[in-house]
Amino acid sequence: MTGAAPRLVDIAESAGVSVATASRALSGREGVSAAVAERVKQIAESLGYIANVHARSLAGGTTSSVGLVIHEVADPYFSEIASGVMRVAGRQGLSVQMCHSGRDPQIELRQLRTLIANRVGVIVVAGSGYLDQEAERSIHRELTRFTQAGGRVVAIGRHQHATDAVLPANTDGGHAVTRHLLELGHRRIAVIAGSLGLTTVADRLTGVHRALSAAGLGEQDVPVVEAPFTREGGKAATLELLERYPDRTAVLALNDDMAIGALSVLRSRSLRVPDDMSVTGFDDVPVAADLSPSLTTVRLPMQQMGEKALELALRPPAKRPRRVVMPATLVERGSSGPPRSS
Amino acid sequence: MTGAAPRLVDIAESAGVSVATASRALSGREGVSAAVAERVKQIAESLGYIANVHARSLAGGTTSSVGLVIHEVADPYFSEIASGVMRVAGRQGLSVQMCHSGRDPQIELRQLRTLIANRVGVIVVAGSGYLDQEAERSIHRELTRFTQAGGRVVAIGRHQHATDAVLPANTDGGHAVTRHLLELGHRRIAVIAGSLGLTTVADRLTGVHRALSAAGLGEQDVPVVEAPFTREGGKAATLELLERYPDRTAVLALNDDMAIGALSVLRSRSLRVPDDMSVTGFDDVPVAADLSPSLTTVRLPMQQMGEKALELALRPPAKRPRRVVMPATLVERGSSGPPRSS
DNA sequence: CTGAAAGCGCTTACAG
DNA sequence: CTGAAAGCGCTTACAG
Repeated sequence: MTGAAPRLVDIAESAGVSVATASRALSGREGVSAAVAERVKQIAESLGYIANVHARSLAGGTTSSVGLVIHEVADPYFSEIASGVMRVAGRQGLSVQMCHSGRDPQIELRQLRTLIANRVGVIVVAGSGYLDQEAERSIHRELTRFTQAGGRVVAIGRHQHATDAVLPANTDGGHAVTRHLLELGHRRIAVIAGSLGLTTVADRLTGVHRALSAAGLGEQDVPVVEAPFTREGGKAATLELLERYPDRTAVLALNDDMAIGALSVLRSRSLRVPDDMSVTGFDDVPVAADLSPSLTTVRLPMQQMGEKALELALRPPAKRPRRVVMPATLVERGSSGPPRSS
Repeated sequence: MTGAAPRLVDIAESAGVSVATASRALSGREGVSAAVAERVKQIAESLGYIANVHARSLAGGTTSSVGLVIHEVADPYFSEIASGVMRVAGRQGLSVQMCHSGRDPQIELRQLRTLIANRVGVIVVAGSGYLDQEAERSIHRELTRFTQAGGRVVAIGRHQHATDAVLPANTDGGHAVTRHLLELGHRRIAVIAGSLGLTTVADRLTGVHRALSAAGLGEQDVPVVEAPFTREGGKAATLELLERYPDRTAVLALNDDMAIGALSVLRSRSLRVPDDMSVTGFDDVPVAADLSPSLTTVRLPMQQMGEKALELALRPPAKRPRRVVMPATLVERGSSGPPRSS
């Protein structure tokens, strides 16, 4: 074996045609007799020819790959979104290049530059923007340049960069789940939240506060404990909450991961859910329904959000950024109930 | 704005040097005066220059991307692996191109060809091989060609293609969890399994049978209900099991997803776990510890498996395929206990 | 329908 | 240390 992958010129030679003809035949373009096209394809097949995408992209100015920036693929919120993106990409024959931002604007910027270097045609950025103005500016600049060079950008979640976006109804969701707890009779609620610097957190919290104030409660009535937006963060926040605000009857977690952490801590303290404490989540990750008690939460159609984002990106840009709002639906399950009558 | 991304020649021109010098300066190669290098870098920075990876790869014959084939990213087993791969890739400045095989050898083949077309330097294939010989052959052929052309392939899980591999101790794990149930006193066990055509399933089952026979039980004593290797599959299999084998005292699921499905069905039937029925899983996905009851399972270090796989791929190939076995550890939690004394 | 040639944006010997 | 030139493997006008 030679060890070298066959090139187009090898196929052309073997078929006794020019590379131009071979190229046309293989890409199914017009202007090649059926017989020749057939022969070329046959030969390519038998030689195991696979066109070099780099050469193709350089020569043709085309690209068949999309970049996907997520915070962390092991986080089910993002893996669901990624799955949706991959499904559409698979259908369209596109490759997806995935990278982690780790919720760090510096890293996000670096990853974006890598994607641009790789000449992806589309970039889907999932996960909230940062409230850090400075960091956002550099990201914005890079994305603008990319767009001006013909790239397409779609954000999932609110993003500083004005672009087409798929927006989960975070505020609505925060409102709905808060009202749910209020209607059950809870007044002594505590919120456990991821970093307040994330727009996702800020938006959900806005919904919470809106529902609170509609019920005559103020922000000061509902403490917000901040911690990492993860299961571990949920545990830490719940521990702190139990210590500092022992009178609470409901824990409103701003994502399911934190809620799962809360359930775990409550179980270890032998506090019954929902009898002693109600717990609610946000996102409705797949496992939420299978927890015990099953988790009352706000459903976001994550896979669809991923699909929709790439579909938007594949359409030609509109004059003004398109915004697709994805509904947030309250899902009442076993983890929430009336407060203990203390 | 022109709309076109600046090229190396633009930088060179702007800096008053040749493209050769500019290229050397930007890639930090030797043979450029510090002053010139500095100036070139400055200009590149200010113009927002990002080298075209396609051109670079074509010219230099290098590649900075790795391909990752997994069954489905929304499956936590694979998202954990993917996370490990991405972590190492991030450290090394490599891009990762991810694709789904959907546990379909035809699709896997197509995805491999796409990765090869994209001239990735490394391919990590996660997920078991298929027992389907025919399908494996084409995949094997493609990977061999890739390797001969200088590519590196590492499999996670047993794979027909003889290559460096990270091998979870599936058989050991199957053995350990079965012995655990036997030691608790269970004799009337049922297995719920993903497709028997997957090597992962076959290997885990081998461990189960080995432990069974060591305890004087035969394969015919332990029915195996086959269903999709998912939560839904776990539900379906458990429903069938309850109907066909009502005397069972333990459900041994061959992955956590199926176990979660089983727990869900048992709960809806008001069967208590582990009092009425023990349930065990396999993998130890993050949520397993947070279920209620928490899931007894076999831990596989999935993130590490992903990391290890890419690390292996980044080392030069050895004469003979390297095999790294990753230990499977029994994790005893709340979902298993002695059988009801009926 | 087919081919010769230019060119995509880089890198890397080869000279100087 | 620096530059002119060839070449990576394709595609796409441009001729014929």
